[in-house]
Amino acid sequence: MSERKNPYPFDVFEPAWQAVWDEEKTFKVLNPGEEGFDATKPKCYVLDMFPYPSGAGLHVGHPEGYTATDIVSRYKRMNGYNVLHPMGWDSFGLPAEQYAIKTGQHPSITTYANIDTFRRQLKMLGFSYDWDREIATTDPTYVRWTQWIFLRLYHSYYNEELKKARPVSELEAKGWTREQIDNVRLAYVAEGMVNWSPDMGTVLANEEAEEWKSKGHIVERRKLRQWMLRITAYAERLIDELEPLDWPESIKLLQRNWIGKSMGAEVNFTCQGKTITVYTTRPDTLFGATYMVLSPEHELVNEITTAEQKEAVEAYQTVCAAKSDLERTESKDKTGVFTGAYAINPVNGKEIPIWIADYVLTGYGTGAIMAVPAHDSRDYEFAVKFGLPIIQVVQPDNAETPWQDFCGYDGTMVNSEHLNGLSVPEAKKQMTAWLEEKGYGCGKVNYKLRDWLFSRQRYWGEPFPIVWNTKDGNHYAIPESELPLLQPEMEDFKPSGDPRGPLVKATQWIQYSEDFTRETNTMPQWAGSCWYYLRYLDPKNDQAFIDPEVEKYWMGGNNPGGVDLYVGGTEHAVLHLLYARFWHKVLYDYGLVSTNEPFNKLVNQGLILGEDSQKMSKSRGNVVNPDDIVREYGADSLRLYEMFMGPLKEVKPWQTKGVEGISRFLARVWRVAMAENQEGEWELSGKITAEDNGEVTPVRKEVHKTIKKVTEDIEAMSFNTAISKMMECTNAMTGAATVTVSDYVQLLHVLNPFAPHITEELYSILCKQFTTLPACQLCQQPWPTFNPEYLVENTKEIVIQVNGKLRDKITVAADASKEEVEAAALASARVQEFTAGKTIRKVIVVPGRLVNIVAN
RNA sequence: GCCGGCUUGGCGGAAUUGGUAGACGCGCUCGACUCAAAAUCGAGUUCGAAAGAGUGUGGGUUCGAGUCCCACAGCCGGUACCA
Repeated sequence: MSERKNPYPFDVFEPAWQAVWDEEKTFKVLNPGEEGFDATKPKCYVLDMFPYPSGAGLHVGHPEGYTATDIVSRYKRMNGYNVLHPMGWDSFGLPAEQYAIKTGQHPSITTYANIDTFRRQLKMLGFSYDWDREIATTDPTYVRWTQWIFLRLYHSYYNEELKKARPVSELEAKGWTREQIDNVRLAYVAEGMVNWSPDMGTVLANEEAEEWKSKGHIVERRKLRQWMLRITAYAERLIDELEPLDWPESIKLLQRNWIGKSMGAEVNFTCQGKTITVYTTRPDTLFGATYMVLSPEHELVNEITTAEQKEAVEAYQTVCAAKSDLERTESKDKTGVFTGAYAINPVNGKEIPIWIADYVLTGYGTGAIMAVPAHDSRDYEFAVKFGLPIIQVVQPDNAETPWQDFCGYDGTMVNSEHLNGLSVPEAKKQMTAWLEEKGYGCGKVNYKLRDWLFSRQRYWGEPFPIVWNTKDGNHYAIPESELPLLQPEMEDFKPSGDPRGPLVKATQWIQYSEDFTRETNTMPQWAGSCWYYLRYLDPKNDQAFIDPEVEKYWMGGNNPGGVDLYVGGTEHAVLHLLYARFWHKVLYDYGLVSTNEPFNKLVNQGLILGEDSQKMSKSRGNVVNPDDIVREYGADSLRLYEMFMGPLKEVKPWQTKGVEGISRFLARVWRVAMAENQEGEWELSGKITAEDNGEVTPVRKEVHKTIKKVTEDIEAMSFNTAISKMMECTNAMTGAATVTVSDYVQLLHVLNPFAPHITEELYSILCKQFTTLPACQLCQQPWPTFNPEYLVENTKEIVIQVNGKLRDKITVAADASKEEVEAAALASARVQEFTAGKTIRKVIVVPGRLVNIVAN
């Protein structure tokens, strides 16, 4: 390393201020009911997506969002808000468990060691968290309430009329059977086809399956009993209640697409006296249905298949069953087999052949479709391949568009008896009504969203607070008094290949009582992150998951309610942000939280790329370590640089040279007040003066412009432009012979949320010499206001264009009339040069800005 | 394929939302200080010798377009037969 002397002594004062904030609990915020709580202040809840404490430590992506929220938090505090700004750890997870398996160490040891590293690193950056509210999802005191919420789900069903969760005890009272109730619980057990890896001993999400297979693991399709959460019950609310939120439109769209609402109809076809119901979004095209397709797993396939086709159908079913969802969609080449059976189309009594094909999915709609090859691309492709008939029923309105494979809505019905001549949307409406009237079907809304597979075969997760009765085979909740239910201490938590997961090996733990054994699955990592933002409100409460009064203050009451600002990456756009909304709504239905949505405002920070504009990764060797940057340039420089790189939301590449530039800027701020003496020690330079005759100097004007700009930019979260304004202000001070202490302190003040250490240090040094300054920290003083009078200019520069091209600039009095400005513009020598020999057709005067002279 | 987003100097990015394109920073050039270098300070820096041209490309609206409209291209992200 070079022997470069630090441009200012951040290595000394940064840790010193962090120690002060720690010891004095400068950023601790009180709850209602606590002594000293100021109820007159408005609240502001500023939340970060809490990190998974990986072994690699913090990367530069973390401080990006965290600095943004820290600036907002500090700014809001200075503006008189009670600011809740907490931090915690999403500490369950597979990497810790795999590391544990490899090293033989218990996952809690590595997890808590990693947390210590993360905490150290975050404190090193001077974030103003209230560390007394720190939580970890793996803490028994946290697990207890995660399991408690799970039991809420378990004991609930979704009441379709009230459109909210209600306790299943209501149904018991109505005489529902145990089986009926189990079929409607929000947390339920179901047999389903899942991706199972025998050598890893766990189920895998569809997204994970291919990845692990390519690493040499075995992944097979297997029917397993799994815990599911009935998120589909909330599909409608998850779409509707998304609308008013202050979220990026792109994220809302992502969620909307994921939930995938579509409006259509179910239509009953008959086949050998049996009813086969299909789902379609295009009931208008029923007259164009020329065949039917069932998914290979459809329950009626075996019943209707004819003897001649039996062999072919079964062979096809076998092939499909072996494929994962991913493999099934890998090739869009259509495959399928004729069942030999025919269905009767209710609209015209015509017989159409029934096929099975894997392009029809079991899990969506009814698992059966009517195929309208003329107006559906997939059906069209299939019909062409297997030589099935194609009947036109829609004529596109645009005459140039061929009707074959026309799937649009801008068309007119043909060959459709009573629908002929109608527009597509109108025909859709009329056909749905007709089906309902005749009892052939009904209008139906469908969602792509599937229920949430909630169990994992892992050790390092929350165990389900559930036991199984060995006699009746039913599941039962354990009493709340037994929470938290922790994993047993185990020497060997390696996967065994048993689909019940590693906990089966804890034979004593499993045996709950003579007739009851414990559920051995654990919850996914998402469970803890579904409600952590609520636990921060009241993290030490051992009576309730939150005190209702506390919840009301932080989440409800004040407009608009919920978390006021939530910042994190786009990678959680659908999973975490959907799951958390779902849990929140269940809690809301029970009156346990005050708002139906948890996060009122969401902002996604953009990814930071490596210096090579590629995604940072170990294999590329372009990873930047925050520890190195802090050592070399200081925490303030890292914070400021990450905010200066570009707009928070954009993807942007890292440039270490840019950090140097920021470091130079902070050094210039330092040297406005400080100079080195002969011994090489820093001391006040004498440039800062107490003398202040009230004159509005250029520096003072600049300071007030800066206050205005920084205030507006923080509100708009446009931190990069705020910083460039503060640079201009600093440059003005550097160029001035003297700077009054009040002007300088105001600059320090607006810079404080961005670079808290250097500003507090300079302020505390100034306080010793200028004893009239308030003796408390800058971060505890009110945000400065600008004086509008200082911003008024008495002259203005006016741009003069001839035919839209810049030709001259003139300076006029700020209050000059339109006529005066026009006259001055026409008098310009440059204008006369460019209009010579031409006729002036028009003169446009934009007050205070420009004059455009049109001449030819 | 479908759905989003982005495209401005050598680089990261500004531009009061239709009104001086290139703020601020990096880099580079020159100068001051120094025996010298680093650091620091100061000047310059879109291209072009100039006329002029210029915000991915081509068209349009307008007195005036980076900004609005139409068409296209490239890159990034999401999604994947959802009937």
